[in-house]
Amino acid sequence: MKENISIFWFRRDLRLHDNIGLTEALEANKKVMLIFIFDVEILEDLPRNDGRLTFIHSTLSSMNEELQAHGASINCLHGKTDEIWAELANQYRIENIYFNKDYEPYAVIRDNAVAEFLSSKNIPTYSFKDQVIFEEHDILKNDGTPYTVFTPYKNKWLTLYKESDSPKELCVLNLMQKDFKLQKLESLGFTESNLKVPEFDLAVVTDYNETRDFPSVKGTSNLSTYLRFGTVSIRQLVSKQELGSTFLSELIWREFFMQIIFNFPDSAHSNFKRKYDFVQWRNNEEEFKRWCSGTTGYPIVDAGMRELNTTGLMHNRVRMITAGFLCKHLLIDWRWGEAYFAEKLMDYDLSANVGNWQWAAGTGCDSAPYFRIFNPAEQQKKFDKEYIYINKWLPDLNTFEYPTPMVEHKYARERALTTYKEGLKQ
DNA sequence: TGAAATGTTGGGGCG
DNA sequence: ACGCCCCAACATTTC
Repeated sequence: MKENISIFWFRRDLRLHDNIGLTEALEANKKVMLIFIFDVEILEDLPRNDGRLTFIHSTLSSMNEELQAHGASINCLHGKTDEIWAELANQYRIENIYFNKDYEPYAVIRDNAVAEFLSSKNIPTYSFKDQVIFEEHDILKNDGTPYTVFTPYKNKWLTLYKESDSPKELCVLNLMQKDFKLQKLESLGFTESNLKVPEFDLAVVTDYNETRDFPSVKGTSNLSTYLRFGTVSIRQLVSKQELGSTFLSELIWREFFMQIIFNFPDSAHSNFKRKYDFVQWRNNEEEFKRWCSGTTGYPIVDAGMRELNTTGLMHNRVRMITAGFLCKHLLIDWRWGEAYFAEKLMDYDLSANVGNWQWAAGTGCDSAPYFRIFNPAEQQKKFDKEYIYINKWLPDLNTFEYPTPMVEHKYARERALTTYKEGLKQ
């Protein structure tokens, strides 16, 4: 005799508070099983000691501790998503399935396939907007098409925004009573990472505009990883009164890029502006390695890359500098840099990473124009005058081991301008 | 969320 | 006192 249940599927919304889909599931169903899927198709591409998987794992573990008070737990499954769902549909009589929407191309395809399969079994799926204030087609131009320029998008966002209601209480009585054991990382083929995600800090957001560009100052919030995995609710965050307009703008950028990736999924791997398709990237492998390892001979670039390699994070100002250096000074395809950040960043989010890399390369929607080329020395003077950040990450700076600049700035600048111009002619 | 090149202005040195 | 030059400071244009 099969058990009658409904299911809530956790993905990038790893929290029990203010979780729209979870709340709905528990309100409408007598017995809700919570599941999470370790998707082998995603896992196989990750390093064996991946920091993000460790973060997910420990988050699931603390959620389970919280659920224990209600006699419940999350059923963590491991396999191919479609096979897992086929198995669940076999094992239980499933009444309804709930999850929160994910706007990345891979996720959209996966979720559509899951919904189609379940619908063939007469099981309804319900999906919810949870990880953004405005999604997909919530904010459109008057002609009904999506915005591709940030400022008008932001203005519309601000006019439409209304504070969310306080989150509803979870109907915990409707949780399925079962103690599913969370498998050890080792049994998933992984080991624990020593990368720790720094605690987030909302105290910085009031004078964010004044401090955010200085990588030696604690001027950024460290919220990105928590937003990425949904351990922080975007609604609760945005409703905080102390957010300055600059900080809020950054949260709107996040939603801007999410609607871009949803409405223009090809931009995950193609230039948003196709006229840049003919730019002849040099794509020199050796030079790429020097950029990755932080041995370009430009201190601010190298400090950034070493921060990334060491911590899995990099200060935002320095992300712009390192990305600009790869695209413009070395003329390496932004996709190479995007892929490297994807591998390393704890807070990696496809929409933001692609959007910002295309911004740096000049190929994106509303991007920096191709001729806007950062001068690493000028950036260092403006944002790390005292060499505090640089000295933190470059202990070899004043030794003979530190390399001389791999390419002269003025020469590289001219070369980039010529190469882009040539590409645009075609 | 740039930087370099070019243009303009005005104060001071100096014949 | 005047015109000329120099150049720093600022503004504008260009990439």
